[in-house]
Amino acid sequence: MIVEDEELICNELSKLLENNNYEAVILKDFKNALNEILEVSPDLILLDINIPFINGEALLQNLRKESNIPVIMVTSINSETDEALSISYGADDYITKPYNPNILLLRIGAVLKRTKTNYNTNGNDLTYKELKFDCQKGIIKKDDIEIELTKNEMIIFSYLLNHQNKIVTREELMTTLWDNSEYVNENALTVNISRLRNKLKEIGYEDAIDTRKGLGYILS
Amino acid sequence: MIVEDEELICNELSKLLENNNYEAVILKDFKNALNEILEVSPDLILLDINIPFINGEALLQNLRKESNIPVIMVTSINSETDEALSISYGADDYITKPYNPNILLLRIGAVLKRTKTNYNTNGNDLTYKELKFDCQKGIIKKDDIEIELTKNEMIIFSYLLNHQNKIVTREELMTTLWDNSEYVNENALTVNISRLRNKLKEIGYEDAIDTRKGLGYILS
DNA sequence: TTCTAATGTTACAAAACTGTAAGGTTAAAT
DNA sequence: ATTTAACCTTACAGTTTTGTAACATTAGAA
Repeated sequence: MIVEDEELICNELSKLLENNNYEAVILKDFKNALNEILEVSPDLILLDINIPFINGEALLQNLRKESNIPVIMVTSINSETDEALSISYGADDYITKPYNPNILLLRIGAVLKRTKTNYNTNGNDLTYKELKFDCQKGIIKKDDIEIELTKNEMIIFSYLLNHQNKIVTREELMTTLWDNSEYVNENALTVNISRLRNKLKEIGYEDAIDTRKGLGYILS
Repeated sequence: MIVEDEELICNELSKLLENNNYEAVILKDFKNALNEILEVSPDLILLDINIPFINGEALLQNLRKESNIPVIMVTSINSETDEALSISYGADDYITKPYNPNILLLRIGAVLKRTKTNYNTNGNDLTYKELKFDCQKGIIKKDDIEIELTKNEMIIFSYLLNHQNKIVTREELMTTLWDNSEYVNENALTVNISRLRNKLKEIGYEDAIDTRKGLGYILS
């Protein structure tokens, strides 16, 4: 979605975008911008700071209260103040006019790429060496093999993947799995680790989770 | 982690960072950069493109094969080529020397903020109105109430949350849940939706998932 | 080398999860 | 108003998940 008042730029932009397989929508009613944005729910917004009737930064700030739609701020002047404000208010990137079309496309691609994990359908993959872990569905993929993890296994493996090359204590894992439930047997974790290791073994990663006796586990 | 050869800048940077409650590490051995980075496993890297012995862009490219550690590229010249390359190779942001310290700090903050969901311990929360959903553990939180979801319910709810205000077809959900397994009863989805709705009802969100007959469901 | 706390393995039963079927309800088109 | 396909609810049983306990193994200190 393009939020911009200069018609010439709007047209240029939407042509550029559509030539590159994006679907472009131009916001017309600036007075009702927030509602329109939320209604359309675009995948990304190109937001000019200087639009009539409304302050671009304030709009961004209000939008952020309700949505994480990625926003690239566009501004005419290369003022550092604007840049600082936009980033702290939640813009995902920032570009100054006049822009190089290729750079703009790259930045759009980059923003979409890095936000899609939170925002989009797929792309919830964590990686470890040659394998991918869809932490939404709990499926480990290697080549054409898929292994399903149980909920406990998912939690442990996600945690380890998010702390690769760092020692993770047993206590950390227990807290992550069961919060403060006192009644849980210490050994329950050991058993769950064991079960996860068995599944990793099926795809040749039997040594992925290393025990550091007295310290914890490490994925390295 | 600071990857930069000019000692003066290194010192300035690490002072700036430490004054702002970051822990700064300076990379010394450029020849072994990739290994050192992976070993230290910093939360963010400030990477100068022009460092001795190794090409900054190539380093980034190699790093990206093994890790998603956030990288802010630093460059002396304001060349668009560099910018374009860095973004497409996977830099999370880009800044040119000489930089304004405040801007740098803001950019660091912004990058950490937007990457932490994928990368960090916590922050796996999706939100919907007054409730939070820890999509790693599958727990819905509202006020002090917590509701545990089963794996199927997690998958459905995550999907809906990631497509708020958009109609999600039954087919989309079925594919997300069971891929192409032909044997699954159409009704299985309906039952799972029903079960999820019952749990949402417990915290007063009985109308959260709306049916659009013939089209699908919508979380709005 | 010996000892011991830390960690691992296995089997089992209770609990939770999940697809199915059978029958009920609803909304939209005619 | 009637019809009907789309969707919902409930109960049930097969399956999976999970904590426990009992015993086995191991790494590192002494």
